[in-house]
Amino acid sequence: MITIKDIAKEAKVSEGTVDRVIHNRGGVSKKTQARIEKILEYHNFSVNPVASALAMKNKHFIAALIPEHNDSDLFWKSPYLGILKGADDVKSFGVKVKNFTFNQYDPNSYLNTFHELLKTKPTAVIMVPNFSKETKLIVSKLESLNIPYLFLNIDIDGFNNEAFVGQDSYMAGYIAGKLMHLSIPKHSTFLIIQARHNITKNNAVSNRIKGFNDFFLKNDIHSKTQTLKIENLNNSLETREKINLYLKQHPEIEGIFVPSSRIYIVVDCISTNYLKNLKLIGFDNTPQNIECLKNDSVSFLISQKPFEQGYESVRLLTDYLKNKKSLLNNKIYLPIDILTKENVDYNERNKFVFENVN
Amino acid sequence: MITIKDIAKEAKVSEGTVDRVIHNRGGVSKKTQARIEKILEYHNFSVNPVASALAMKNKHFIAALIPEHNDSDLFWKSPYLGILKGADDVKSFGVKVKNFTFNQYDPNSYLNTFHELLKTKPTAVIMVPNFSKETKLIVSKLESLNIPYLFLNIDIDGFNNEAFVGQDSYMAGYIAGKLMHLSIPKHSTFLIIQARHNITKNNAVSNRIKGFNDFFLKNDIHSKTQTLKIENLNNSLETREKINLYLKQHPEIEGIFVPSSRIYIVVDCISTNYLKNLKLIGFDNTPQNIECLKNDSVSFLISQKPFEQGYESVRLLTDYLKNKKSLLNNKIYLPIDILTKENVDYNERNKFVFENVN
DNA sequence: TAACTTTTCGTGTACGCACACACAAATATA
DNA sequence: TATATTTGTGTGTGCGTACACGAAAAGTTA
Repeated sequence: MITIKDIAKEAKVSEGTVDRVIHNRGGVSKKTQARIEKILEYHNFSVNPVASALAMKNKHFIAALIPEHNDSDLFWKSPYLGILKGADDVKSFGVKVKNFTFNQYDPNSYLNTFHELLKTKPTAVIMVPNFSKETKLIVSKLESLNIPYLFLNIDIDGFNNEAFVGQDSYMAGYIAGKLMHLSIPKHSTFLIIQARHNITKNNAVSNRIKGFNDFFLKNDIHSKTQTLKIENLNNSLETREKINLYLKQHPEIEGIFVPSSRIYIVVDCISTNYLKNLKLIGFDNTPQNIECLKNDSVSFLISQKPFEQGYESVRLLTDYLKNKKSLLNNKIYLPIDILTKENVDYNERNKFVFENVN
Repeated sequence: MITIKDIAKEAKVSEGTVDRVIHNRGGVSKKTQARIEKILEYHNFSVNPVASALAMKNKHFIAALIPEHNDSDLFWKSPYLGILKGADDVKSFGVKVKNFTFNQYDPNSYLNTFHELLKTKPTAVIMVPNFSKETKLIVSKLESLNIPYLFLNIDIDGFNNEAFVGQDSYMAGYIAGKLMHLSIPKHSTFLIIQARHNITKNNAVSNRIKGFNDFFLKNDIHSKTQTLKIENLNNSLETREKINLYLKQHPEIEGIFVPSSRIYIVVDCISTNYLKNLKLIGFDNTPQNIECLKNDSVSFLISQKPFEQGYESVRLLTDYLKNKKSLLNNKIYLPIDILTKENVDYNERNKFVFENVN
């Protein structure tokens, strides 16, 4: 590895001079500067981030503001672990990372956790903009403090976030449509089960639905979709009754699309005699959903790669902080993974390994 | 932040002694050790990973022995790029990586390139064990020199390789079977097109075929498969004639499975009027294959994630070299990606971004 | 033009912190 | 007393950062 010392020797100047050229700190004649730059370029030099970090004494600190996870909502465990892995990878570059979690159904928790986060004086923030009104407050605070921020998983427009890391929801829904059609090739009727609280809040869900429907439209397939909205999609008697009643009244339905991570609840609520004649497609590789995939109650899951979302966010922001230049690509769309019973274990490996190590 | 120097001062010993206690390197009396440990615990000390990384910069050198890529065989470009990216990531830890490429059809090239590689005195080797007889020679040489080695992409047993990084070929074939069945749900006949030279050499291909057939067997689906062996699966008049003749003589065939990365050749050789009534499934996200996916001549591709194979290998070996302990998991199976027209671009992003930067 | 000041340009090096080796001192064994 | 063995010390190294300071060039004044 080529070092500043090497460059200095080659340019017949001291290390300090090279350093000043690298960091545009001035005090170098144009002639020497040009000479040094040429040598730097020739050797494709880049500073050793480890040594740099040591000399600079850790000045970077990334704080992450994400929903908390628990047994009933394991989705957010993956970004959390991904962030941890990212943290592990970048700690040698002098970047510290800390997670702050909030209750995803409580705007106050979101704000309060943010204020706690702010006390730790982060140099950059990874956040899941879960509530739009509160996000405005948070963002304006961050901007007034000149703290760059990045959106994770939820993409909302109209902000100066450095980047968005997540999935193209529309295309993911489109692919779900394709898989549904593949599972039931003849013209048929499908049911989309949507939680009420998602309708206003979660843009991803409506984009997925749009993509799902568009698949049939654009490919001129005369399958129909119906939508069932459920106030609160939890594992309750009410949900159970609503779904089964709907299926009873609509025997034409052959497939169900759940554009959220709650498909395991739907599976649990549908009576066995209905379930065995239905094809189900849903989102997200949570343990419960994977269980459904493995016992054949769900045909496909589309993964948002939540672990990778967390990991990439940390890596990306680290890069941004070190190089002090904007990210070229504002929207970082991760792959749209198609999970089946057969490949799901291989896709989980990464996360699994990391979870065990820690 | 508390440092080793601080601990040393408090324990009235030198920094070196503290360091030896921290790393259990011995040569410290029980009494002093206990005293130092108590102080470490009291201050909840942990080493500064930045300084540690800088100091540990012991010159490791990983050499990779992989097939060369060119316009007619782009498959090996991805592992190559993955290795480059890995190299970039680990270079600040004092690990150098260099690629050595050989002609994948020429055992002599394999051996000769290896000898060239050996001259550079690597501390570890990533290799694609393309020929079994020559691999034995190479491996015995490496073992006599105490150089650890890892197999990339091709898995052969009976060696003391530190790990294998690649895909579970059997399961990948099994999934191909599933996708084929999904594309053509009724009982049908499928053709497997196999290159002759693969039959002896490439175990992956036969495992894929086994998996493919097993899908139908295990799920009690009465679809049939036939196999067409072609001496040299290149884009020749001979190949063209053979395939089309076969299809003419076997009009019952509705799907074609190509268990290698050569599906684009098959597509090119099949007459349009046959092609439009066939479903094709193949392996590997090479540019030509992706083109086929996008223009609808191929329904699915299964990716081996070759870029990740290269990247992971480097990361893994680096970890191994730094921590001087065996890898826990001998077989590192990467995810089995199902690629369609719709998601392929998202899956390529990673590689694409890296390719452009360099 | 000599004598001086200011600016420009460049040098040298201490520092951040852990690591590991060479070596010294202390203690034990023969 | 001479020789091993154990225990502990001192220091160079990795590499970039930034500051103090020296040298040379340019500018100013009498």
